[in-house]
Amino acid sequence: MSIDPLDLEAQICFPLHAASRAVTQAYGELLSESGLTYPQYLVMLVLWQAEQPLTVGELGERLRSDSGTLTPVLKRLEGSGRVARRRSTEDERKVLVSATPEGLRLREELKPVPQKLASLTGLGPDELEQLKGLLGRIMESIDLRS
Amino acid sequence: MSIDPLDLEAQICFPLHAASRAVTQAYGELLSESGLTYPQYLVMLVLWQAEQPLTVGELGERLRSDSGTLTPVLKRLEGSGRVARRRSTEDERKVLVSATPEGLRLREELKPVPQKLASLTGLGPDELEQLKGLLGRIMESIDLRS
DNA sequence: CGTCATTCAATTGTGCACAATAGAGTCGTG
DNA sequence: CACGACTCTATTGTGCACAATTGAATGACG
Repeated sequence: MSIDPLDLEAQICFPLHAASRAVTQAYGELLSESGLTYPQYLVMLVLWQAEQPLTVGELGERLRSDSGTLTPVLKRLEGSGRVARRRSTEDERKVLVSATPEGLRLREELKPVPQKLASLTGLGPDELEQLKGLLGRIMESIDLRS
Repeated sequence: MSIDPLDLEAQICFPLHAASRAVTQAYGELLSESGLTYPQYLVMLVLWQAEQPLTVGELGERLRSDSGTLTPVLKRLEGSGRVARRRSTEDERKVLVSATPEGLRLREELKPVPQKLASLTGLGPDELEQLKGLLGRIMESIDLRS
């Protein structure tokens, strides 16, 4: 009696999908007070680390996301005053995105988020590293295919 | 010199989110010929295993999804002839969902999908089990919080 | 029997993912 | 300079996720 390979749990798809949604939701609760959504938080993480304004393309590269997804997210962040967008003067195709002072202030406010979430997962540091390693290998393997 | 806890990769959020999207996309390519999207495939997986028609609530329980997400997915599956929906006669609040013959035929057509995807991840069986284990523990831990 | 809380699915509204396309701007080549 | 290929962002359209609300149906209780 072998396991049905079409079983919902037998494939990697469902656990990965469900866990991702659950974690997104958990972040959402931690972020709700700041008014950020989870994908908006990811954008801010990148901007907080950047020394200079980034183009939409550079943001997309780091977040593995394209302009069709990023543009509306950036517009909402601009609307809530967390981000500034301006056309590059030297190449007017490019749009430079940077955190506003209000956006930078959020960085302090949200400092405890990573630790809170790590504890919510119920996994230890070693296990989190192991998980990140496995996910990273999947990303690599799928990327190679193209 | 410690790692910045706000680094994009240092938190579990981004690797999990990105890997989930990448795997969803990979399934999408494997499923494109059948005309199913990835969430529609998840619904079919559950229906293929069910001996009887399931209510929307039962589907949502297995897929950890609510009617706001499921109803439009089911309507599209109904529109493409893969699924039948009818009100229960004994409790008219319930909608019973079942696979049509065409929906059952897809099961045969899509049998090679799990194996193909497993190989796309580049992980061995042991590692996939390990990954599912870690993801399962996260789900449990987050569920307990409620 | 009538009332009321509960159970269900559907609907509404907001936001994200992504493919395809459009359209402005840039650059190399002749 | 003129032309064509390329780069880059924005837009459009489809589909999913999820919170909140609606409204019908059920069932328990007095």
